[in-house]
Amino acid sequence: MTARRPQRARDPEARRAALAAATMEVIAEAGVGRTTHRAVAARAGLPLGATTYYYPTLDDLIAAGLRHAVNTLQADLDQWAERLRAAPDMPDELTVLVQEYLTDRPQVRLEYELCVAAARDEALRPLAEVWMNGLVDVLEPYVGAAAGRDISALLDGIILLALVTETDLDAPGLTRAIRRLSAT
Amino acid sequence: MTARRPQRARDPEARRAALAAATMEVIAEAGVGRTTHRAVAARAGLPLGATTYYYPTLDDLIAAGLRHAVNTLQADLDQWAERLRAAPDMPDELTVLVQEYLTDRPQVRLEYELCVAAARDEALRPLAEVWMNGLVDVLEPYVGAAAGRDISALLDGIILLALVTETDLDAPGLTRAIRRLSAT
DNA sequence: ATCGTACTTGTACATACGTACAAGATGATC
DNA sequence: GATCATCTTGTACGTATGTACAAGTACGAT
Repeated sequence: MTARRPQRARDPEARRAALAAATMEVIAEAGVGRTTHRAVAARAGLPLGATTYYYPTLDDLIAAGLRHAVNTLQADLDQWAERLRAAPDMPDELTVLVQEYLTDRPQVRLEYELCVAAARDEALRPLAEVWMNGLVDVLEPYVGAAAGRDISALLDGIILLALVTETDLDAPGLTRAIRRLSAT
Repeated sequence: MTARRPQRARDPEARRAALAAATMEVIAEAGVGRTTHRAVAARAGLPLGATTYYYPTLDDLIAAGLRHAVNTLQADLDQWAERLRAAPDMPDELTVLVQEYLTDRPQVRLEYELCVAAARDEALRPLAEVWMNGLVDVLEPYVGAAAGRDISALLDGIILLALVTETDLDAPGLTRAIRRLSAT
């Protein structure tokens, strides 16, 4: 074969990461089912062959993308924890955090894309569980494990509703609901 | 062309419906993104050409499948309304209904598949809204519109959690959470 | 009985896909 | 500077896909 184009500087780890990040973006835009090697390669600005070199199969590539997404979400959650710690009132602050989270629609879609993928593919389940339990862990110090799970579920449902209907969030209503579920 | 196989009896409306139902099943199993004409045709026991005759494009076919799914869900919701009407205690009965709903995992996946698809494709949004508002309408007579929306969101979140973690539902906990959100 | 429209079916075709792989380039080690 | 494992890249190949369409068939209108 004739490799005409000059080769770029070598940086395997950066490539692995770039591919995972690009995969995450493609999943967010097109969905897991429409994620392809070629779309990821184009998004990452890398040749097709790079995808199969670092991730032998498409499933590997998608798993890497979802893992990358969970890491991103985990970082977000750490910020949530810190914001809540500093806030005078938990339900108020949590409502604001949800409002801000809803700003980035592709990111939000990714969350549910991950869940649906995990519901279908057992291998992805641990990944989705990390994400689903993350918020519960953040809330647990404030309201205990059971109420934490309830509030976490409420938020997932409210966020899904906002995602689908594209209506604005009813912030006071959400704050009130969080308060009700927080009762000890 | 030579149409060797004897043609079957004509029944256009039945075919349209069979294709929509088959599409719904394929979506539930494989996801919107992996739904193909050929998979649907095979599932329906019809030749490939039938799919494009009744639904010119793949998007049309998928939209028909999701519409069929919403109709099914709507029928379920009507049963929910009736069961709740006959029950002595709403939160108790609602918990039981959720437990029963979780029995059919593919059906549950379909719900979220619809939501994610609607989040991505504006044309599907009205369809998803019918579904998302459906439960709110059922609950509204009992607790009002605002609490109805909260409880509906809670259930969506709880169901998603059960779908992903595949753990059993904490029935008493769910009943308690519903009661808390029902406060007038 | 015939005719014409609506339906049925098999097949064709261009494209996109996952994956394999050969040929070159790089850079650490000696 | 020669060696060699590792990385890079373009291209190839078999398969699956969406869609088009021609040939054939049923059936109501006439």
